[in-house]
Amino acid sequence: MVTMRDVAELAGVSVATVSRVLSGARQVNGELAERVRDAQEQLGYRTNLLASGLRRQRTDTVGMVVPQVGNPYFSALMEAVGRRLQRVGKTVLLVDAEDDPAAEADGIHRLLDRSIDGLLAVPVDERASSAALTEAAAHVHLVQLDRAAAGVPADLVAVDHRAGIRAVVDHLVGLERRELAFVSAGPRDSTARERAKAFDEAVAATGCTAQPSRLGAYTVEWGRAAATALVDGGRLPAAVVCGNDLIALGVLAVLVEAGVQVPERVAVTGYDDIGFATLTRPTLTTVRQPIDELAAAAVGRLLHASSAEPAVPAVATDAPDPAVLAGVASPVDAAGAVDAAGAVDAADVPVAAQDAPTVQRFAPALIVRDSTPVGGPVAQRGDEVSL
Amino acid sequence: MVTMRDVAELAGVSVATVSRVLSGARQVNGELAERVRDAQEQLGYRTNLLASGLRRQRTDTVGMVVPQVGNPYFSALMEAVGRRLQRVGKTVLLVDAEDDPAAEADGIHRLLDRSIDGLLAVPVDERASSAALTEAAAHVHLVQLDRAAAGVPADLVAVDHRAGIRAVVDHLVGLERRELAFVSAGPRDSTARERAKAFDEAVAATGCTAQPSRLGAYTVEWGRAAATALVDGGRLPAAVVCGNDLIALGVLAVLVEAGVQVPERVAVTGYDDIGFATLTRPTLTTVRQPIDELAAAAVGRLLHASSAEPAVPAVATDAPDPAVLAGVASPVDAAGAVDAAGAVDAADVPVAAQDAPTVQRFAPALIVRDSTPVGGPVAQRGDEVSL
DNA sequence: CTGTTAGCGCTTTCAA
DNA sequence: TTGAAAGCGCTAACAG
Repeated sequence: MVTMRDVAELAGVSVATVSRVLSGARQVNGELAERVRDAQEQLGYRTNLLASGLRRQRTDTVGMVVPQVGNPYFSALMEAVGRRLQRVGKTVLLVDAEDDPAAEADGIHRLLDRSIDGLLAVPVDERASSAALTEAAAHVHLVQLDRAAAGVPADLVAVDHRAGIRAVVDHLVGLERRELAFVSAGPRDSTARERAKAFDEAVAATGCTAQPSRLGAYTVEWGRAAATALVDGGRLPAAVVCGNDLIALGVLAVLVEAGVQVPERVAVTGYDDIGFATLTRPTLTTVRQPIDELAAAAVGRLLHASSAEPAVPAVATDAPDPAVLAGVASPVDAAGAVDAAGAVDAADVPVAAQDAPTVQRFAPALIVRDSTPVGGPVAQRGDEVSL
Repeated sequence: MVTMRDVAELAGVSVATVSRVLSGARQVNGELAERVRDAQEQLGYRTNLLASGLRRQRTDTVGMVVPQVGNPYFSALMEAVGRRLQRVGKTVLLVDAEDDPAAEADGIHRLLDRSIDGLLAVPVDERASSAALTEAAAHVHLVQLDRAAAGVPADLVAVDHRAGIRAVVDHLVGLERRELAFVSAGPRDSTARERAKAFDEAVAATGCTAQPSRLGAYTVEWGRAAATALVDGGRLPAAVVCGNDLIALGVLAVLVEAGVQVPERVAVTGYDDIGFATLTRPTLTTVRQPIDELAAAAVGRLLHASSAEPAVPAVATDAPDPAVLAGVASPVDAAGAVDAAGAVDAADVPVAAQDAPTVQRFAPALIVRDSTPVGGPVAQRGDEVSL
C-alpha cells in the first residue's frame, strides 16, 4: 500500500505538507505543491479514508437504507438520492433491509459502525423500525424518507398521501364508479396506514361505498392473491384502488387473465408511477410521487442540518394542503404529528422548537391512463393532474 | 462517542483485554470477560470499524458495482449477493454506476478508498470499464459478475448466453417462425456482444433469416423505439428476439398498441426473466438466468479466493456446453478467453496456471410463455427448458 | 508557509 | 492470562 509518507519522501517534503496540498486546506508554496502532486501521480497515491475518517471524525459518507432494492419505486429513489449526493462529493452506502426490520436494524448498525456522517432511511415498519432508528438518530444526522417510524426524533420528507388517495377516489367517483375495493399493504409502515386511512376518509367524504379493505403487502403477489379472491368471490367492485403499483400490476394481470374488462367492467388504479405502469395493457392510472423533489429535500435536510428552518420546496408549493408543515410538540409525538400532518391547519402550528422533527410533504400528481375509463369531470385520460 | 477505553475503565481492565473479549481472539478469564461484556452492554459500545479496519488492514466489507440499480435483473442480483454475504458476516457496499463508465470508475475508487476487502463488479462497458477494474484488481480481490471487461485479470461468473440465445432461436424455428428480428443493446458490454454473436450464429445454424440487427440499449425505451421502427417500416418479422426483458417489454407494448397480434402475427422473446415478464399481456417467453447460483458462485470466488480451483457448480452441470471452463493463457488474454469460452472444448484446456482468470458459465433455462405460439417440437407453453 | 508532534480508536506484539 | 506500548495512515495543533 502506498501511503502519504511515500509521497512525502518522493516529493521531499513532510507528510503534513502532502496532507495540506491534497486536502487544499491551507496555502502551500506553488513549487512544493507541484512536486507533491507529481509524486502522487507517479505513485498512484489515494488517501486512505479509514485513516482520514478516523482522524477527522467524519467520512463524507452517508448511509441509505431502503426496504427493498427490488421495488422500482425505491430504486428510483436510490438513484435520485445518489446523484444528488455525488454532486456534493458525498458517497452513498446502500443497504437493503430485505423488508425485514431485523435485517434493517442490522444494516443500520453496520453503517453506523462505519462512521457515516448521516443516514437516509425509509423505515420498513412503523413500529419495529423505531428502536434502531432512534438509536441511529442519537449518533448521526437522520432523515426519514417516504415513510416514518413512530417516535423517531428525525425529520420526514414524504408526499401527501391523503391528497393522492383522495384524488384517485375523486377521479373514480367522477366517473360514476361508486363501489370501490381497496387493496393495499397492511398498516405495517406509515404510508400503508396513511393511504388506508385516506381511502376510508375519501369514501366517507364522497359518499361512495367500499368493500372491506384487503390488506397484505406491497407486492405483485399480494395483488394477484387479492384479485383472485375478488374474482372468485364474484362480487366485483366498479374499481379497485391499489396501495401501490406493484399491487395494481398484480391485480390487473389477474383481472385481465380472468377475462374481466378493464376499465369497462372494473377500473384499476395504482400508486407511485413506476416505469412499468405504462407497459401493461391497459396502462395504469396511478399517482406519481415527485421523486426528484423528495430526494432533493431529503438530501438538503441531511446536509443541512443546521439551517433547519423548513424552507418551502421549490416545487409543489401550490398544493391544496400546505406542502410544508412544521412538526408538533415533542420528539416522542413525532408519529402523531405525521399521522395528523394532513389534518393540521398550518396556520395553527407555531414555529416548532428548533430541534423538533419536521414533516415536509410534497404534492403528488394523478396520472390518468387506460385502466380507468374516459369521461367525468375530474380528469381526462392522458391528463396529469397536479394536486 | 463511547470508546473501548470507556468500556475498559468501567470494567476495570485494560483496553487490550476488552479487545480480546470482544473479538474472541484469545482466551480471557471468565470473570473478567463477563465484566467486560456487562460494561459494553451498559455503555452501548460498538466497535469503530474505521479504527479496527485501519489497524487490521481488513474491513470484512466487500463492494459491489452494478450498471443500473433500476434494472430488475441487477437488483435481483444485488439481493442474492447481499443475502449470501450477510450470512458470512460480510457487509456489502453497493454502488450504482448509472450506466456510465466514468461514474462507475468513480464509484470503484470510492470503494477502494474505503479499504474494501473485495469487489464484485458487473462492468458497464467491455472496454471503458477496463482501466478502473484492472486497477481495482491490483488492490483487492475482484470478481466479475454477469459481464466482463476486456483485459481485466479477474474471474468471471456468468451464464452461457450462447446457449440461451440458441435455445430461443431453436424454439422459434421449431414453431416455424423463420423470419427473425433481433433487438438488443449495442456491443458495449460483453453480454450484448455475446448475445448478438450468438444470434447470428444461431440464424446461420438453423438456416432461418434475420433482418439487420437493431442495437441500442438495454432499456424499455429502446425496445419501444425499435418496435416503432419495425411497425412503421411495415416489414414485420415472424418473431422479435430481444436482448433482454426490458427491451422485450417495450417491444411488446408497442406491438400490442399498434394492434399487431402477439404471438399470432409476431412472436416476442426476452432474456433475464425479470418478475415483470409475467405481468404483460401476453406474458413473455424468456431466458431465465440462475441468479442464486450466479451469486453463490461469485461470492464463493470472492471469499475464497485461494481455494481457486474451479469447482463444478452444484447445479447446471448437465449443460450442453461445459459449465465450467478454465480461462486461458495470460491475464491480458482474458477478454479473448471470455469471448471464446463457449467455443472452447473443455477437454482441450489444460488446468490453467494458478492465477489465470477463470470463466465459470452457468446454464440458463428457456421459459416458454404466451408471447410465443403453442406447438412445435422444442417446447410447449408453460415449459421450463433447462439447457 | 513548513515541519514536528500528538493523537483519532483499535489490535497486536512484547513483557511481565 | 493480562497490561503496557507501539503503530495502522492520516490530520490538526503547535512551533519555528
